[in-house]
Order: sequence, then C-alpha cells, then structure tokens
Amino acid sequence: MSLSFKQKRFLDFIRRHTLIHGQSPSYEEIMAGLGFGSLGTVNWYVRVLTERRHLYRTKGPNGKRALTLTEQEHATPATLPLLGLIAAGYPIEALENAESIDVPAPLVHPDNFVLKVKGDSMIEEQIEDGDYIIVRKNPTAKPGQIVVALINGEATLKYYYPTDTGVELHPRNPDYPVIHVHKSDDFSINGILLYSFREY
Amino acid sequence: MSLSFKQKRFLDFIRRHTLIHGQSPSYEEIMAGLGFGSLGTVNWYVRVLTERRHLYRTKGPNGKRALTLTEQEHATPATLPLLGLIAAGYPIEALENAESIDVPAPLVHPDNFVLKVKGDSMIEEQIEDGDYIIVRKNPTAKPGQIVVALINGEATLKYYYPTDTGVELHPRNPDYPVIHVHKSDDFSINGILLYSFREY
DNA sequence: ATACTTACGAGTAACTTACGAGTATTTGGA
DNA sequence: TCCAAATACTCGTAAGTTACTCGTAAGTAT
Repeated sequence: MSLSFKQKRFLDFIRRHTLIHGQSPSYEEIMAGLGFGSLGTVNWYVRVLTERRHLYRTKGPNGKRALTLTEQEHATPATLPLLGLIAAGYPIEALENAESIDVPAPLVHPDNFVLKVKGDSMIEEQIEDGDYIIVRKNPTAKPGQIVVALINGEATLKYYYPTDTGVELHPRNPDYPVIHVHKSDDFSINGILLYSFREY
Repeated sequence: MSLSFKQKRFLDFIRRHTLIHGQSPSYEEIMAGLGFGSLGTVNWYVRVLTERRHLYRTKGPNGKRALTLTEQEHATPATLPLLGLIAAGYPIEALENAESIDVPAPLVHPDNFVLKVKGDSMIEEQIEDGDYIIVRKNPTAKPGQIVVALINGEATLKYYYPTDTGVELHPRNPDYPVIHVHKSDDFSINGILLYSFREY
C-alpha cells in the first residue's frame, strides 16, 4: 500500500498548493506545477490515488478544485508503528523498517504498537492472515484480558487467568484446549490486545 | 466541505461589512462591493452558501439585512456515524441516534459509514458478533470488490462478480455456495466493504 | 411606497472525466 | 540471467459538469 516517489511528489504538490493558495489546485495548475504535458497524466494520478484513498473530493465527483488529501489530519498523525509479524506458535518476527499504520486516534499511545498476523494459525480466534492487531506493551495483565504471550519463545493470543499455582491461558474458542503454564516454562506477557482490524 | 476561492471571498465580504457597518449588507451592497452585475449572482451565492450551512438569516427567510455567518465550528474528529446493525440474511436495522465511532483518519469520508455486526451469521467470513465494518456507500461496484448487498431485502457480504446473465456473489470462504442473482430477485448494492475491526 | 429578498431562464468559462494509445520501469519465473 | 508480463507513468483531445454570471420580474416586510 505504499506510494511511489512520483505519487508522493504529486500529493505533496497538492498539500503545498492548498496551504499557500487557500484552495486546491486545478488539473491545469498541477500539470504546470509538475511539468506534465497532458491533463490525462494528472487525471491518471488522481484516479489511482483516489482508489487507494490518499485523495478524495470534498464536493462529490467532478467537484471543482475539491481535491483533498486524506492524510490532511496527519498534522497529528494518528498512526502506530508496525513492529512485526505474529503467527501462533512461532516467535514474533521483527520488522526493520517500522512502517506506520493509520489507527483510530484514541488508540495512539507511546506504549501501543501494531502487529501483522501471518498465516492462518489464529483462525480459530477469528483472526486470519493479513489482519492487524493493536497491542499495548505491558508485562502484566488483569485476569480476563486477552494477552499476547510468549511461552518458551512462541507467541500466542489468549485470555489470561492467573491461578495459585501458575497461569492458565484460555482460547477465545472453547473448542480448543486451555494451556497451563508451569514454573518450568519460560513465560512472559508481551502486551494486551486492544483492537484488531482488516483492510479490504 | 471546503469552499471555493470566490465563495470565501463572498463570506469575507459579509463578515467585514457587518463588522464595519454594524449590520449585514443588502444584496445591492454585496453586488457593488464584489463587482457583480446582477442581483441574481448574489442570490446564487446566498443560496448555495445557505445550503452548505455557512450562512443563515437571523430573522427567518426573507428577513432583511439578516445574513449572518455560521462561524466555523468543528475541529474535525476522526469519527464516522454508526448507522445500523447488520446480520446476514436479515434486513439492515437502522439505528436512530447515530452515535459516532472512532476510525482511522483516512477512512473519514462523507460517503463512509459504520455498521455493527449482529449475531454470528457472518462467522464464515471471519466476521463475528460485535465486530464493526466500514462501508463506502455506493450503488455500483467493480468486479472482485466485497459489497454489502441486499437480495430481496436481506443483507449479505460477498465478493461481487457481474456476469452476462446477472450477478454472482462469492463468499470469502470457498466452502460456502456461490449465490446467483436472477432478474426476478430484488437486488441492490448498498456499498463497498473497506475495513473491519474489533475492540477487545 | 420603499427597501429590500426570491424566483426563473439561460449563457459561459472553468474545470473535470473519458478514451485510446504509447513508453518506461519492476517483478516473477523459466 | 534473461524474457515476459504486469505495473507505473505519459501524452492528446473531446466530451461532460459545475461554478459562476447575467437580466428581469415578482414577492414581502416595514
């Protein structure tokens, strides 16, 4: 879902023009400003960037000078870093170039981050390949919360229930077994599950 | 809902006139002040700006020198209205007091809205009770998009594939049957599925 | 009466969209 | 490693819409 260099340049031009002139540029102005030779080129950019929801018109289709950046409220970027890939039963796989993901503003918090679900290992939790989960980094949890836990290095997503003797991890789907964590296990809570989403 | 350059200029004129002269300008004064050749032009601005809620009359319609600015209110929150409840096989149930739901900023758009999923009827689509879906209102779709469709009044969430003879609706899960829509069916597309999420 | 506001009808310039076709650049395999 | 295919980008022009304009006449409140 990332943009090419030229596409970024295109969006930048609109942002700057809108800022400086108080209204969106017309196709002709964009054409001149970016050195294109044809309106068709401008239209091509508008079409693909609209489809990808980086642009929209404030006044419905064919509204004049109505091109607006979706990213406008990026002034306070409501994004969280995508820190890694998670698949049940495997270690969490870190991503180097922490890309940012748009999320609802109330979820923006320094301790929150996003993981992308890899594979269908969590299908029984109604979470499938390609979904995203938002996690609050926290080494502890309250009983009944869903946690991202690591058992002997393997990630899992389960309800957390501490007991006298150790910890029980319950699946969302009651058809699957409860996991009993023993003292001999290497157990840690990575964080608490706050939200999950899927883009279509 | 942004204004054109000329529309801003029109509002500015009213603001300044009201400030300086202590009363709103008459149509003639606006005409002279902005260099129009006709009252019709002034009236055109008043009409569209009133429709868009940037102007109103303090004394009801046809009140003289009563043009007043609706000074800009909103600090655009990144929310969408929750318009109803959806369950596969049932009509969409409208909610009266449209509450607002926080969503990622890029999804904020006048044509987008949120539906809450009721019951487990969409479980095979990996969408369960209590999930939310974000839909872009649109009466048509491109092949391959996931649509919220109504067949004989019943809602469903399916991949959309038009054919020569009608429309095919494919489920996300291939274990479930493809629906063939016939001409005799009352079929309409409510919108296009953009995003789904779940709070924990 | 006077001082305004509303209601047509119609025109034009400013823009946006649609279409058709061609050239670069990346990507996925054999 | 090299080709084929997809994707990204470019051009020109014509047609379609919208924002804005005019003029005039009829309506409404003091």
